[in-house]
Amino acid sequence: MSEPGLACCTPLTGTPMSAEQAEQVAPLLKALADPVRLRLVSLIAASAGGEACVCDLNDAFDLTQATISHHLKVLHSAGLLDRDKRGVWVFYAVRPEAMTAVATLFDTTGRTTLALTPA
Amino acid sequence: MSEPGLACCTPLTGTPMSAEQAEQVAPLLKALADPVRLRLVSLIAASAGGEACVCDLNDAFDLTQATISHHLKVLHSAGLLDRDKRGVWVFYAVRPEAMTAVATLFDTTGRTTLALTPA
DNA sequence: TCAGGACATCGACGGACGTCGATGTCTGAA
DNA sequence: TTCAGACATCGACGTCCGTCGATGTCCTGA
Repeated sequence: MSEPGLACCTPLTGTPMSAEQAEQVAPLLKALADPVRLRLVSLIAASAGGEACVCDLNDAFDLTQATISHHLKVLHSAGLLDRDKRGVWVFYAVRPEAMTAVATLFDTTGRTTLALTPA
Repeated sequence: MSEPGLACCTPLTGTPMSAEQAEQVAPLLKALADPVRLRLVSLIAASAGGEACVCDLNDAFDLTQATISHHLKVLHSAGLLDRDKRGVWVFYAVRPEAMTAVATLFDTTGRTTLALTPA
């Protein structure tokens, strides 16, 4: 929840993943491994300007505001979303580096190593 | 555990994801969202011939054989691994379609839709 | 036919997770 | 200063998950 960001990710294929590396990557995938959070990320990414207001996100689900707030916190803590408070409203945006990092995991061609800094 | 395979996946970015689509994709990511399973997939993918014997996988972890067997079952049930019994030994192999399907999720350029059939 | 090894399954336990209602905190307007 | 709205946090509840020891199933060689 407050750990410093570490190097991530090399492709899953190719060379065997170290235990430490797996421990770093798993939380990223765990944050995405929920239908609601998957839709939240998708909704935010597809919104105008690549960001969305929490008030709009709340309306898109049949869930409590507390629950949506919780899911956004999980995504933000994992380093997948940026948070920007403007007056009364809070806007969340997808962090492109985060998406690229995860994409690199499943890339079968490239060998890039990326850095991801949560929160 | 025994559901028929359904269409998966369109990129997370671009158009908002439907609830049904999210419910189908989440189990895939949930299966990968564990350090041990991440290493298992990586180990198998990096093995000669793209497959590995359970006996060798057991030795790579400080975990019970029952636990490794459980994780392999989770990955197999999600459609990520193929299972092949040869005599006394069981070999698991990564399903390329599965990896491609997940990769497509985080692809920011392509618009491909792939099908993934579990078990 | 029998013994041993490879792997799966079962049942149980502790901890983590998703959801909720209630409450707290901050901001802008009256 | 006060109030209403937007969002976060808290505490609680039921469920799911990772791990284990014990046991079951299947195959092979003697």
